[in-house]
Amino acid sequence: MAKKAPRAPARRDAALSQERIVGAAIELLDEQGEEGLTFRALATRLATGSGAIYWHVTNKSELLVVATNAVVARTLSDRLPSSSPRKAIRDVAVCVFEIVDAHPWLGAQLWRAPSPTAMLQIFERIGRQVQALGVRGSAQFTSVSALVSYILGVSVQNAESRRTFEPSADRAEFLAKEATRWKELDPEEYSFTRSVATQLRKHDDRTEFLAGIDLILAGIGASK
Amino acid sequence: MAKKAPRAPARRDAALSQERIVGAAIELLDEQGEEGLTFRALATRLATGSGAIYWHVTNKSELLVVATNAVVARTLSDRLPSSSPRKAIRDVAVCVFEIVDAHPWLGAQLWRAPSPTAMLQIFERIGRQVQALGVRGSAQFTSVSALVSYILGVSVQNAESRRTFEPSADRAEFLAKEATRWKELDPEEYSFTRSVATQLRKHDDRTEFLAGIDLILAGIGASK
DNA sequence: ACCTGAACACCGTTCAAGT
DNA sequence: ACCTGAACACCGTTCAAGT
Repeated sequence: MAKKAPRAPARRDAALSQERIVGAAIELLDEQGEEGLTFRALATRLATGSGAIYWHVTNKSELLVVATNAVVARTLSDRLPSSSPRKAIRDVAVCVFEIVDAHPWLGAQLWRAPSPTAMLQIFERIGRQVQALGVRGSAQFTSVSALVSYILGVSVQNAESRRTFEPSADRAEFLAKEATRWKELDPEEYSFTRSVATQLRKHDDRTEFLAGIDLILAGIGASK
Repeated sequence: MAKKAPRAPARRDAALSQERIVGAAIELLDEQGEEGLTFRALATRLATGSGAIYWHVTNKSELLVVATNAVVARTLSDRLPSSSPRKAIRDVAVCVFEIVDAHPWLGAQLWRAPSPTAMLQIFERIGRQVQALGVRGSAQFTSVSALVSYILGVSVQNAESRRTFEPSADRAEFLAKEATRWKELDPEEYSFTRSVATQLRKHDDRTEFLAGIDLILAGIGASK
């Protein structure tokens, strides 16, 4: 369905390498989504044969894993230490949210990854800050797991809904339409959902996301 | 890869219907995972031609949506009211966790669904209990969103990791191996992750999951 | 060692032809 | 109205053949 932009095939000077392949794969993924990543399309963009790619990459699944790790590592690596643990956690959260928002195909990948380097990086970063908050013992593991699950869950969900509802369709318009749908639900069966339809229309994704983080942080504080 | 169990083709007595098709699709999905659901396999099981299915279902994507809604509705519908809102929330959470655990293919679907009936049902159920907790105003929307995101996030992640790591490979064994991997990480870069490796090995998924719910509930209570 | 591109075994989907 | 199954336009992956 996505129109395959003809885009001048890369000059075939440089030798093929996993790095170049992964780079081209990320471009394709960003431009056309997961279904745009095809060994044929990749070969065309790299001005080579589709079989050549297999010399540098085991298969498509591995290619996706490597691409995922590349994007996450690239973006997460240059985070500066923040003033407070609480602020640092919010920073990492927003950072993940934005990576997934900018590369919606990441969503589906983040869970997989036989050795999920990407997720481990997020886990470690959040973990240090939870330690800094003064959480002790087994509560550390629990708190970090909850935060990471929440962060990934919201990020993926956000990216997925953006992917399904047409390109950059007006967000406000989409929310208005969805809110209307909520208001028209059965009053008996969906009384709560109907009652918050207006909130749905007015809400800001990032604000809600951070409010959720604060809720968990408050819970962590309360159980300490 | 999954061996296609020959399984006697259904007697071709009953006429084809969306209901029968969806039923067979769910069976296929449960037995062989998402990649086992094929129009050819479906046609074989229903003892019909692959084209016939299109008379009752628009395409594969719609089939997955309908199957998802069917499973969620079926399981979520017969939940009894619980003694306290807090307990009711935990019940819904566990219920979702178990549905996704029993039907790992649900994970990928739950986010999508152009009109996500399945998610709305969960949203509504949690919403009522949050109201019952005495949360008021815009905090309702925020609290429910956070809970639902968390519940879905953990459930999907759990199902996905179970899917990736071979069938019913011994869970304890897998955790032990993963914990070892954590302990061997770079001491500088992954100090926190290393320090909780033992917890990873000993943790119970459901207990951790519920502990996370409690964390959010504590946060909701604290911000009230 | 690395690349080429035809070939193979699959898919989802369509559609003329049947009943 | 509903079903059949060959045909079409794709995939990922393999592999003999080239350099």
